[in-house]
Amino acid sequence: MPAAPQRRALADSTAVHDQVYDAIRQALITGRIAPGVGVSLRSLAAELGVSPMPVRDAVRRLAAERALAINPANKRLSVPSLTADRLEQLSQARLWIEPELAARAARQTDEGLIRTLQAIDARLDAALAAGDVDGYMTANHAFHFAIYERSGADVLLSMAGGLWLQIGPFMRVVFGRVGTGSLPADRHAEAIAALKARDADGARRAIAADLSEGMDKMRTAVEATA
Amino acid sequence: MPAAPQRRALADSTAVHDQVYDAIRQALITGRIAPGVGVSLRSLAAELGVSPMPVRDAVRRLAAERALAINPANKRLSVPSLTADRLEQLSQARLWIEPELAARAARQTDEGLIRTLQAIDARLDAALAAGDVDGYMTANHAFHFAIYERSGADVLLSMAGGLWLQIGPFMRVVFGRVGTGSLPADRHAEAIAALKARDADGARRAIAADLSEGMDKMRTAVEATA
DNA sequence: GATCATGCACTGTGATCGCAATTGACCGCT
DNA sequence: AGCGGTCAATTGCGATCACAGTGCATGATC
Repeated sequence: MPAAPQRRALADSTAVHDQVYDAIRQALITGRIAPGVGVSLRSLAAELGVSPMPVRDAVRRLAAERALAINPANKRLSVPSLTADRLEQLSQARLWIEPELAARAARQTDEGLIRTLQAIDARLDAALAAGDVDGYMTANHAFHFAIYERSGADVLLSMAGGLWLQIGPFMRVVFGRVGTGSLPADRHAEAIAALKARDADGARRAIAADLSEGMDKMRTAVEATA
Repeated sequence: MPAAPQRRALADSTAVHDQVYDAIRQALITGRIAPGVGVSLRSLAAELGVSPMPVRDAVRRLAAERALAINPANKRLSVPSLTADRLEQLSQARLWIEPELAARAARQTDEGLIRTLQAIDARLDAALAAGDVDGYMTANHAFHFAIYERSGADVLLSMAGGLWLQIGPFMRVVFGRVGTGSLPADRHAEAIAALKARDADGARRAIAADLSEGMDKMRTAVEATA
């Protein structure tokens, strides 16, 4: 039993619980774990080839970030369900924090960031054309946070990270419904242009528009589900 | 050695790690643990009379909420230091989330909430008159969250909880400097009146004003410290 | 007497074990 | 054949132990 059959390739950080955290986080952001389903410490541990202990640590963190829900009675954990109310709160929070981060980033943009963003956007388009949902979501996440990290606002940045973690499952629902075909005419080019011009307000507006469109799609998808 | 080696009475919840979490959380919110000092799992465990294991769980949660900082090199943990930049980010986040929660609460206020708030405010004034800093901070926290919980917005509520956790140490610094005498002419009465009238915008403005005044005091205190 | 090296105490991390509670399925009874 | 009860497996929680890395302090050397 404790002898790990398959040791899944984890990100080469030093701490095991961090690797487990990243693994589950990625699975949630890209929506590989469906909402509502229950998971267990030991099953996750077996799947990742580690002992239950670092999984407990990772799950604790995720639960604190509300990316995983713990049934108060059972103490059993599951992926939070998707409700219109939750989505609405998350939208509101994102629409305030993320444009602010973009505006701050615009004030200290350099040529390296621009090139990075263009490279990510190219990968995004490629994944899009190939119908690669996971690739698209990963690239989209990378694009936004490449910008946000430039803001230097670590408190707000971590809040944004928590919000993406909670919104990941919603995104998967969207693409499960509409497919990768009718994806948002993303405002990424607009955002890159604003950053290049160090136009804080322009970056704010571009990101806000990008978010609004995406959230609207999620809203309709969720309402259709319910 | 920051705190007294007292075996603190823990709330009789069922889970030990939750009791530990609450204990540390209270210590942070009321500022009993000074910023910058290092804490250790085993020391906390000994202080609370439990094994290091549930402390680890509680600390993980608090670290995820950025209420405790983990040195990436040492893996050692400490209370985050107070910087003007951090305070500014926290202010901005609070000024958006908390008035919003108050506005939502106003739409579903009943007589019971009003009475509860008045009772808390009375305790707050009493603590104030007695120069009881801990009592004041506890009552102030209770006042705000009695309102926020009424909003029914659990996502935003938990974000506000995380923000208070991070701002707690700042508040202690303020009162350590200026004493309980020159405390804010709080807008609590104003907030209660707005809630009673189910005036969402009024509640929003009252809470925003209350926050702004408090945060300004913190800002000057922090700048004086630095 | 000052500086450097060595060792020890302490840190977080992870594994293993035992415990109590809940879940789910199987079996016997009516 | 339907239903109720019981047993076993699984769950999370907490404790204890072992381990590697860090930092401080003491002691030895120049």
